[in-house]
Amino acid sequence: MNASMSSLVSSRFSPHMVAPAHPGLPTSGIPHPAIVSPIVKQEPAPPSLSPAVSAKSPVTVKKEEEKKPHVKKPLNAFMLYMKEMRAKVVAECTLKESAAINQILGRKWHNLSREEQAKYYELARKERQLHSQLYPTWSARDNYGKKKKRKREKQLSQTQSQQQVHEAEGESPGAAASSLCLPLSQLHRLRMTLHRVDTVTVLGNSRLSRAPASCAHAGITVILVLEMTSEEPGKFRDWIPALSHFGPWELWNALQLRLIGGLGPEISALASKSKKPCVQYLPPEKPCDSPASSHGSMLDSPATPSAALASPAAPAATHSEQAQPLSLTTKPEARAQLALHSAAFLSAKAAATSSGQMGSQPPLLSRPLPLGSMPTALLTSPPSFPATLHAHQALPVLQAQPLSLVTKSAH
DNA sequence: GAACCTTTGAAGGGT
DNA sequence: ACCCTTCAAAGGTTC
Repeated sequence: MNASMSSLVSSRFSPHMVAPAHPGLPTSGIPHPAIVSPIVKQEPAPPSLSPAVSAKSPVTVKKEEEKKPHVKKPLNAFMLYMKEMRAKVVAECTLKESAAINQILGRKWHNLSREEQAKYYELARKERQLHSQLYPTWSARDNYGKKKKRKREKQLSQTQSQQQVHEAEGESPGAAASSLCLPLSQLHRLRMTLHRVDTVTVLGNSRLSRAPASCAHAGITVILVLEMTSEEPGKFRDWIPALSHFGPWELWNALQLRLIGGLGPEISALASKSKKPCVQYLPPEKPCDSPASSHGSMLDSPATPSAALASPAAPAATHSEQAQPLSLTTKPEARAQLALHSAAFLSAKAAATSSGQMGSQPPLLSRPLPLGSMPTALLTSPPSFPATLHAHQALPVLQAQPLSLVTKSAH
């Protein structure tokens, strides 16, 4: 264990921590850092515990429970790794938002060799060991409900709609949706425009609005999932011209239109179904990552076009709910809408081109793609697609993730 | 000022 | 055994 890793453990024993929760525990004078949480308010311990503890009402007991020092979970290997590497990544990437940093750290973690990871697993094992010695009666369950409160209503409703989709699986209400990739720097303006158009539902926009402008400088892109019901076919076209307000080639360079499914509720659930949200802080190519390790990480650059089109997080996915290959409906009406989509887009692009707003040519995959020139990979099932899918079955859009095709925006 | 976002891993409960 | 949920850290952002 090197010096920095040793300090990882010792740094967790900060002097401001309160005394150990258990008087009988080793009193080295260095309380375990897991005792106090900045989130859970800590009341100073009462001057003296009442001898009539057993006579307390349930309410009082509950209050005293809340006053107990909050013993945190011991850090796992990845948390220890993050703790050590965060500052380094922040310095390298000039990013500060932890959500973005953590994505980078997640990739770096996967790029670590087994030996490198083993160091942190061992460190985490010692952490757990020490933790269990200090708090033998502690259970991870003790902290349940102490950190987070209820999920926000919006997320709850999304979960509910997800459940409804599960229940209604197999039905085809009929709607179309598309996804966009665009520089984060355009997000706020895009949102404003979409709100004006008032024909598009932006799914997961709370995440979108979090996107820091600094991400744009690193070529980081974001995917918007847009939903529109088939009851408004005329309005479906409106939001594409609306995007022409943006003008600069940077937007067109990054803009991608994607039909991700033809089933309305399924699309609605798409954004809420997966833990992987619509926003990708990282482009497929790591902007500020260390060189890929030599052990053949799955994070290596994709070799095939279809692989190159995969969501950036997909190769590294370790959870089944993480990014999945794009699903495209074969429903004729949806194709027609995509055609409308593309035509309007190309029209707007042509206008921008003629007005001299376009800059240098973008990479091939960053160009807007009309339907006729869609890469085959986008119109066919990727290799990892369920092989047992039949025509009568519901399209597997619930497992689909919008693609992030844009690699770098010119900044 | 709480909650969210984002990552992986550990733990606990439910089936 | 498997799946799901929660929580550990971090700090900018949102509500």
